Amino acid sequence: MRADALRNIDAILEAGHRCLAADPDASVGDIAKAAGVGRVTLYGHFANRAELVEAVVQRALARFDAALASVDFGGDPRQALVRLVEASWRPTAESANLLVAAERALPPEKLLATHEGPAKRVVELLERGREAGAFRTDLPTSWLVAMFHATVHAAANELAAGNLDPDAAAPTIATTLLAAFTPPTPT
Amino acid sequence: MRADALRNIDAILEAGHRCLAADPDASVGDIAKAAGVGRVTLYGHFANRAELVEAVVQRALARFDAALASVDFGGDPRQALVRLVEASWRPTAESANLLVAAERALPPEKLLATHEGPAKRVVELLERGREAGAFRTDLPTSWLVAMFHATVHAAANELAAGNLDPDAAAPTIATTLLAAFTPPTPT
DNA sequence: TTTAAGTCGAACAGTGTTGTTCAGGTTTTC
DNA sequence: GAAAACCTGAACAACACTGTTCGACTTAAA
Repeated sequence: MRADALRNIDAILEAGHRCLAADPDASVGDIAKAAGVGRVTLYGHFANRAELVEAVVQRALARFDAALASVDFGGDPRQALVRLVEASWRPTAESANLLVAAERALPPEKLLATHEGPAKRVVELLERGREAGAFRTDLPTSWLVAMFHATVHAAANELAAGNLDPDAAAPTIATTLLAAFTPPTPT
Repeated sequence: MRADALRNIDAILEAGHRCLAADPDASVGDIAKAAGVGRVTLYGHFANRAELVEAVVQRALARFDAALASVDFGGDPRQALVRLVEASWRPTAESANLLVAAERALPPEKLLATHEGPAKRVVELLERGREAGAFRTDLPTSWLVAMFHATVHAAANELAAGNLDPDAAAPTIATTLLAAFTPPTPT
């Protein structure tokens, strides 16, 4: 592999992230142009549009997972959840459309596979919190996980719509989730 | 207008709802075929794909709003919220993709306009609950509204993924939202 | 039963996308 | 400096979709 080629692949992935995040239907031509590269060159490195999307998503997910790896999820589960939110909301918001692109271009199996990394951390934290009595157990863990994602994405939407201040995002999400996850007090 | 034409328009709208709910990218040809009608006939009644989508969405929204009109939103705001959830979750789940189709085909202004009807009921209920001390006021109403929609949609996804029992949907959503909306107890 | 309204499929042009091929030019790399 | 790797734009076929036109046919309505 020539150094030239590696540089181009990197530029393509970078441009792919930008373009797909802006428009999940971005064409291969758009991405190539944004990368400052001919369309033919792009096809020389990625056989399909699908392969390209998959590579972009995997790269983004790997980076996200690396960022999460440096977060301390120990101690009080509720405070750990706050830290998880603080580390998650911005990358999620920035790559929301990328996920949409992946949903449309990738077969469900591959889609699930790429997600598993970061999703596992959420599951582990929630299960630990349930066992410690910090989070409710009257609803399935899968539902709490779904609510985590839904809430972060809702914040991303409100942010984009101008209804939510960037500074308020993390506290708002965390406050809401903690309230939703708190075990019900027996009446 | 001939009775024939009216019948066809109805069939087209019905088929449009079905097709778009199954696939937000359903083509005009697909919809015409599902309606048992030629493509030309469809274009005789709707100038654009956009006009067709808009008509389908408006019809769905009108029906939804009519369904909500027969629900009692008085009394305890918390119980009213439960009734709102019970009346909302199924139509929302069934037409989730329709909304996606609308987002892609309609200009933002028209999209917002169609939504206003049902959305207003949610806002009114939440504001009443806030004033009555039943719902939290430390987060903006717009955020609570966003959480309402996000939670219902999350349930729709979990339902489609087989992670949630249909019978459990309404209680799960209501329990989660009530917990999230409860005013924080001062520590 | 006549007439106007409506329908039908086939066919057409236009557009945008994907993925491929070609012939010639530029960079690495050794 | 020579060879291999790489890049390039232009052009091409294939496909799917939109929106329109045509001429012939069927149906509702008075």
